[in-house]
Amino acid sequence: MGQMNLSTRQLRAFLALAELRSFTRAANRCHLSQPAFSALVRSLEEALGARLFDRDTRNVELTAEGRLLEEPARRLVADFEGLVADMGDRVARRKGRVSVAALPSLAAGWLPGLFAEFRRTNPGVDLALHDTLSDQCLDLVRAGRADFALAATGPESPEWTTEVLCRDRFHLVCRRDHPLATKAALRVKDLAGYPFVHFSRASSVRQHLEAALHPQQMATVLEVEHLTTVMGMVEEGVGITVVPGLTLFEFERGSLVHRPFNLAGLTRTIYLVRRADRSLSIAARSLYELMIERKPVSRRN
Amino acid sequence: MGQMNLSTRQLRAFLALAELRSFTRAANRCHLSQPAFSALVRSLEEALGARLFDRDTRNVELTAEGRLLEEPARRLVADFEGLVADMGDRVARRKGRVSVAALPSLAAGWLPGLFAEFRRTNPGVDLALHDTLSDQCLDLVRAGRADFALAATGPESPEWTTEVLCRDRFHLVCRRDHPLATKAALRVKDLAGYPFVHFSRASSVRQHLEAALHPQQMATVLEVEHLTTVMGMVEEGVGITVVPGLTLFEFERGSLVHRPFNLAGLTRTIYLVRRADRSLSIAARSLYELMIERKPVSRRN
DNA sequence: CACACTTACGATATTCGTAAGGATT
DNA sequence: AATCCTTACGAATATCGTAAGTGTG
Repeated sequence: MGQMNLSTRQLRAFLALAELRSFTRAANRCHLSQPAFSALVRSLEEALGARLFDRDTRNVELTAEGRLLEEPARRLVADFEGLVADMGDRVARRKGRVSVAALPSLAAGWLPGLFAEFRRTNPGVDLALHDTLSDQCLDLVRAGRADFALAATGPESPEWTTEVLCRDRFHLVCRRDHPLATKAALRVKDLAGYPFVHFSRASSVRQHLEAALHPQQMATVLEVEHLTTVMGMVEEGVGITVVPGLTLFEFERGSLVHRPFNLAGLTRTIYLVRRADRSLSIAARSLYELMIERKPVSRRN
Repeated sequence: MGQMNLSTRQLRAFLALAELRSFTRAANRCHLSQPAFSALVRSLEEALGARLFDRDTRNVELTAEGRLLEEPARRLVADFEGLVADMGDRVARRKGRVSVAALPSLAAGWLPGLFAEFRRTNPGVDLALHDTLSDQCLDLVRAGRADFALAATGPESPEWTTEVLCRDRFHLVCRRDHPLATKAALRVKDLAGYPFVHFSRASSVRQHLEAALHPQQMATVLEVEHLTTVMGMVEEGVGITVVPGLTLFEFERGSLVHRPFNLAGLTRTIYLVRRADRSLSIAARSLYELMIERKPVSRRN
């Protein structure tokens, strides 16, 4: 008794008949032969245990119970259709939400153009971006607050599914009048002698750099958070710095020079990281795939 | 595309799987074999065009789209079940409403006991009673404000379906000390000489009486609306009166006498009248049938 | 290898459309 | 006679359960 099966077709048939008051016309609207339609209405009446229409050969009218059913049925069908339409919108990416957690270096340079392209293609999909360091990016994904992350660490764990997005070479940035700006063969150990403007200790750039320079140490004069701050400091000659290729857009000014390192250790890998136990939402997968398609290219010069 | 068919079984399967996170257990809950259940879930995913569960051999989890569907689906199924349950209540007469339009003479004497019996059997069904004269009874039914009427006229029209409920003989009512109280053969024309307390001109009693007496006229001293008033007047000796047998309960007191007329013309017929173009609601039919079963019996003495 | 979901497949039920039936105007 | 709903019935479709397949711990 409790396991009643009702279909939207039955309710739609009911509503069509209630409106048109004719089996023949209602059957047409439902794209059914008239006898099949008749059977469908009968099946609904039997399922509910109540006659819903008074019909003879000339007239079709709702019974008292039918009239009672009309409004709830209409609402129910509308809800159903709304639900299906909503899902259809998501599948068609006319609707949805993607939340990405990404390193600030990507967030500032590469992501804006990519987000813009995504928005042009999928104007109905909301985008959210958390620009924070790798570990916090992963925390956000783990907590379900971000769909996936762009991070500099590719955690090897059954918890995660990772994919390499690109590799990003480190570049020296200094004033045009700095000795290193013109030095023939640029090597890591050359950095040791000059005042250096660092990113925070947690940043991937700094960790790679210290590892490559070990056991030498750099002459750190400043430790800042923001890319723009670094740029200002270097431009004023406070020190030199090293940044990933993907952030070079910030340093394209006449007074500054940037030069790549060729050492393999001075390369970071950017990973796309997502939870292994969850698939991406349709919208998220769409953005994810666009990222792979539009991989950032680390500058060679 | 717009003609999507979804069934409650699909939604129930979805909800069971979302809750139990196991095809096997959810299939059990739905009383299906596990492969049949699997196919049911797949059919829903195909209908919506979106994968709703991430499943491998070990784990079953909702996808982002599945999580979005969960709450609306739960609500929708609950609404469905509410609707079916409500209809079931009406079919079982645990719920509903009947509105009857009846002549005051029936409303006061016969209906109370009948309504009481109906309420005992169907405590959930609301009852409404309009006690008014025949023509207004029919108006109420025509307007849909009453399900059927108990009237003294059986209109012959395709608009109405009528059924005889009972016949009701008229009785003379007078004081025990009145000459007519003991007169051997009681005839209609005997009424002409005595002061008479009448019902309103629209009442069925009066119409029958005047027709039977024609061309003689009665010595009307008063014209009142309510049965109780008539009783008081007659008891005080203001006049005599004639009432239908079904109202005699009001005149059962030591000081009064009532005597039936044997003339066929001094009989009224009580009809059950309902709209021909509408069936009765389940609750209304139930009361209607109870009325036929418990037909009032017009007193013979 | 045990467990859990999927695929394969034959049997059963349901649903369909065409055609005939019945009632009403 | 025309119209409209119902019934009848064979055909197409869907759904079921059993059994075999597949992947994972």
